[in-house]
Amino acid sequence: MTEDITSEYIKDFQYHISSWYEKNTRSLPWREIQNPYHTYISEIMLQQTQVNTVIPYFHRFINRFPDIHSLAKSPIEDVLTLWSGLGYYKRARQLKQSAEVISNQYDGIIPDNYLKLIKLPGIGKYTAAAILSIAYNLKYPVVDGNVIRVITRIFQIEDPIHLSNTQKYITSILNLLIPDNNPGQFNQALMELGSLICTPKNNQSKCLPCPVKSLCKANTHNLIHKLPNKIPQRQREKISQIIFILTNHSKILIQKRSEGKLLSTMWEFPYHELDNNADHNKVYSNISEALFNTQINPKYISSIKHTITYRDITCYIYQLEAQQENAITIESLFKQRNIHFQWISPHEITQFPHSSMIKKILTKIDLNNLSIF
DNA sequence: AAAGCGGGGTG
DNA sequence: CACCCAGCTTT
Repeated sequence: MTEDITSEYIKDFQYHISSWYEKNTRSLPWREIQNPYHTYISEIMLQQTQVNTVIPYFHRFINRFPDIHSLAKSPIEDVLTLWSGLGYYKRARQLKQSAEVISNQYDGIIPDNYLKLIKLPGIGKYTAAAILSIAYNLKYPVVDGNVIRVITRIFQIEDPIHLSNTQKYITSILNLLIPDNNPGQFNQALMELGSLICTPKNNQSKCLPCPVKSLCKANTHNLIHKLPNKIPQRQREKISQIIFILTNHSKILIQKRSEGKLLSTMWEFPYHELDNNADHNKVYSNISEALFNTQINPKYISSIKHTITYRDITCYIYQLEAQQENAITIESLFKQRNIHFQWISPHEITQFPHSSMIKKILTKIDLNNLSIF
């Protein structure tokens, strides 16, 4: 099938893509200056995260860690704190690990070599190709979700896209199409096309402004809605939990998650997972007694919903104003369980690594009226 | 409310 | 290759 791709076809394809992109290039913070470090940081942040979400984080990150060496020297807690709310915190840990390697072994210069890049934690095929093409103008095609969608539609590739053979096939087509001149621009153009025009849910009308619609087999054969061929998604699990906002003298108790689990070492509020659809009002008193060996005027605040990967979480937020003796009981319980904890002022949460679920919970608490003591 | 989307790592 | 990562957008 790749033999259909003649040199005229390639020229035609490249011309349409590049002239479309020239008219549609967004000015983004990481495009302002040519700096491989900026490309690297932005590509890691942009994994599973939208451009508009990334922009403020990118500015703060570059400001706080202006180069590889400063990132390599900084404590991981600082990196995670800055990453708080971006999600997928392993990205931040791996970024920091890779910065150490680049700082120590490569003089702080991000390698312009595929095999060296791919060895760094957090850099896979996609990110390696993105850095090489965008930062170093080398001819490596990127194969992300957007590009896969665009290519399977244009060439009517019906094989399931999760198979490695299908991805290899897509890569081989891209290797024919990618130009010697400005391969990075070509890659960004295909991704931009996928995110603006060749979107997942697509009725044919969206194809009207597409620069390569005349070359697109799925468009010609009315198969846009069937491609790409994806395997069904995993069923989502419903989870309910009670969140304890324990307050004492205008301070809130936060605890640190243990290492190696989900959200490793991130800070959170004490919580208790509920059995499937248990009534949080009924189980609350038992739980608070079991956990804190005391009943402290519980006040139901509200609930929030939070979705992550394959879990739907409902949090029932309770506030408990602890008197001094209760606080001591609570502390001894936490020490007994070997849980790191700290009483903090609500605004100090910004100094601790925490997830966006914690941010969401905080919006439900009246921070100005925490404690009457 | 539900479904959809998705790079990299692990085993 | 299957499964997981405490997110976010579109339908």
